[in-house]
Amino acid sequence: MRQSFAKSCQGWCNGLTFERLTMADAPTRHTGTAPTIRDVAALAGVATSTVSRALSNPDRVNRVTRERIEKIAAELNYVPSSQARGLSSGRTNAIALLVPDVTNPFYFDIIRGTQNQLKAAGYTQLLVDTEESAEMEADTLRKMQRTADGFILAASRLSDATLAEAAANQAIVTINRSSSYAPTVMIDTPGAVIQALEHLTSLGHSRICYVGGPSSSWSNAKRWKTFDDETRDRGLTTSRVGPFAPKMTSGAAAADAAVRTGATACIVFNDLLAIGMLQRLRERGIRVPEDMSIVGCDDIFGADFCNPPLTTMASPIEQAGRVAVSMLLAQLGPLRSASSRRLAVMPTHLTVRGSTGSAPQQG
Amino acid sequence: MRQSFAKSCQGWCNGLTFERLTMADAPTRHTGTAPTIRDVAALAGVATSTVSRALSNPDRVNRVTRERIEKIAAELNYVPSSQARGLSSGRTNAIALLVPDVTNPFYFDIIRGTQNQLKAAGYTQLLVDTEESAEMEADTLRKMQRTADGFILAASRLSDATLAEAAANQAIVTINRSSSYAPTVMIDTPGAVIQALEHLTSLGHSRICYVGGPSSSWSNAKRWKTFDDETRDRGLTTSRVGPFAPKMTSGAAAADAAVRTGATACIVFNDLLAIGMLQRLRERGIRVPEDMSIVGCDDIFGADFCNPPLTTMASPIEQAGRVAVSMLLAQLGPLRSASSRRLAVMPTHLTVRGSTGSAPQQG
DNA sequence: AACACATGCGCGAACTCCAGGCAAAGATCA
DNA sequence: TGATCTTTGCCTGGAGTTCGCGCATGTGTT
Repeated sequence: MRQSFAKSCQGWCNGLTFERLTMADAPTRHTGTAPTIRDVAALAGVATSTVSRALSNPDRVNRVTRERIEKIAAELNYVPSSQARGLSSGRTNAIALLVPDVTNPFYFDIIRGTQNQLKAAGYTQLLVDTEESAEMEADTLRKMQRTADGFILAASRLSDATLAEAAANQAIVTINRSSSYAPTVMIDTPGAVIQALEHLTSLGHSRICYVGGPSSSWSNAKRWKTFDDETRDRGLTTSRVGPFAPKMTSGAAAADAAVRTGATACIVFNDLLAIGMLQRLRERGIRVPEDMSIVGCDDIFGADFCNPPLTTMASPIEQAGRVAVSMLLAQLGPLRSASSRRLAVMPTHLTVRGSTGSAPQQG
Repeated sequence: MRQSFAKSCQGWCNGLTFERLTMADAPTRHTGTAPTIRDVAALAGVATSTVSRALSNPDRVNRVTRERIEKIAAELNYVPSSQARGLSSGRTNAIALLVPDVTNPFYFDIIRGTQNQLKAAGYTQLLVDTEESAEMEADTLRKMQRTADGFILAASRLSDATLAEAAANQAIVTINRSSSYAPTVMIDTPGAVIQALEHLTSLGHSRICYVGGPSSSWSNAKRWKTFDDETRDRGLTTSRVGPFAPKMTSGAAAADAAVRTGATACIVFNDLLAIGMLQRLRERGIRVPEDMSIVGCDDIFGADFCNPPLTTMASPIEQAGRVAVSMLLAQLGPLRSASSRRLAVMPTHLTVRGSTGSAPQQG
């Protein structure tokens, strides 16, 4: 073995000694922090490349050598720097999740879903709040193009053109934002709206109001369209109020506007807004569901314990996050998405709770 | 971009669509198009080092050259790879936030706070769920030692020894986990518990139960100790039940246990558990607050609109997250924490809502 | 038994991208 | 014209991966 050429040097890791070839002194700092691949290689008496392969491509290294290297690496607590690894491989093992508003519980569920799935796949999640701004979203996408291997855009505010451009340059999956440019996870809102309408009409409601969310929201447009299409043939009196910001505080304005339309039931853009409305209605002495029925959307945390509990179009949000991750990773995989899905539709169902009831008798 | 991408994109419909890559360069490394500093340098007719300086150290480069470089960089959409930058600087510009459970709304607020503050400082947030496991927490800390510049541990489950060791090697700030090894942001639970006790006794309650959270939780221990100390001198009949997992589903068991103690009021480890208890008590026909008063802790999302709205020890959780970030960044700064704060205590106040009321008259 | 060929293993160099030190070249001033 | 700046280029370091290649066996053939 070549170790006979080596001379023993002063160990710098917990009193261990190691062999070093008679070369110019490599500038290995012994700061006690973060051992590098070189440290491992020196201790194991092999080249750095061998260490690299032993750890990342084990079957291309002799078993004894590999085990020795693994042992030493473990002793040193060696962790390959993902920074340096990413340099040559071009990958970061991180994916970014862009949400319009970390404040919104809807996105919490998505965060949770992606987080779980990414961790399972050994990826790191980079969480970014784009503050409901398309510009900020595009900006983040640009700035992080090298930082993340891929992006999940939840409820993207991007224009079609911008999204197309972005998707051409990086791996992207959208959630609740249909697009022909990037794979998408859709939550089946149309189906849910239809269920909600059926529920309300079967309870005798004939004057129904759609309480709209932000105008830049794709899913809001979709929900309204379905609502509009489906009510046309049923002899219902419909109205629409909004747009309202998807926050609880907008609930007061939304409730007042909805009441003014004379409707006896509302289908509301999302649960946050709906819960805000419930509060306002109670303040005003309007009983739910006796005077007014409310249907929310998303089934967020809190929809089950608000007062009254909210009837809502429940969607498997967390699962949507997980599916988005799978689709993204498939895109990144070696098979290059030859057959990977472009669209996943998450099923939705109506969860009936206390906020909907029979239509009030006509005075 | 140069990609002729718009072709062969199926419209989306219900059902699944498949993508087929018809482009010549099958391995469309999305990053293959990402310009490097070399591209910019070549186009600008300067050396790469000049580009580097022009962008990160502008006053060391002639204005005309700099502007030319900036223009070209902008045209190319050039973004320096944080990977490579980190290599030489040793910094990643990323901070990891470790939370025991992303599911818990309490941490949502922390996530939100750190997210905002980090973004403002130009840092990326790496979110990790440690699943309430000390081992997993330590593991993450080790694995990410090179990935993040610093760590924020929310409600750390680490043992003192492990925490000490970790803090010796990396920049760490803890939230709600006192320690002499790392700077800490504390939420003033003792103060809150005292306020809650005063509130309850002033309402005539004399039999009060503490509903405990997980035994590994430092703040749970702290809350119980304060409760115990403070009730001793007041001639109150106290009891303790638990430990319970800090989840809504544990509320049922917690409620049943609390009722059995004969207490007329409960101080509950956190709001999640408290809200779960409210549900159970209603199921059992026990009225809140007429038969039983409930005080939660944290004032999470939902505490204001549950039924009845929850009286709770409100803490500025989001602000705690922000402060943690500031403390961490101070630690990372050039001054090396010589004078940076080791402890921040966030004030707390009792927010009285509908879940507390006068003690029931003795039968 | 000797030789040719095949295989496995590990080395070293080249590469990734950026920052920064040093030095050279050009510009300005005395 | 020499001295002092100012600008800019060259080169190296930093941590890891990848690839070509040589060395040392191992196998098969005559």
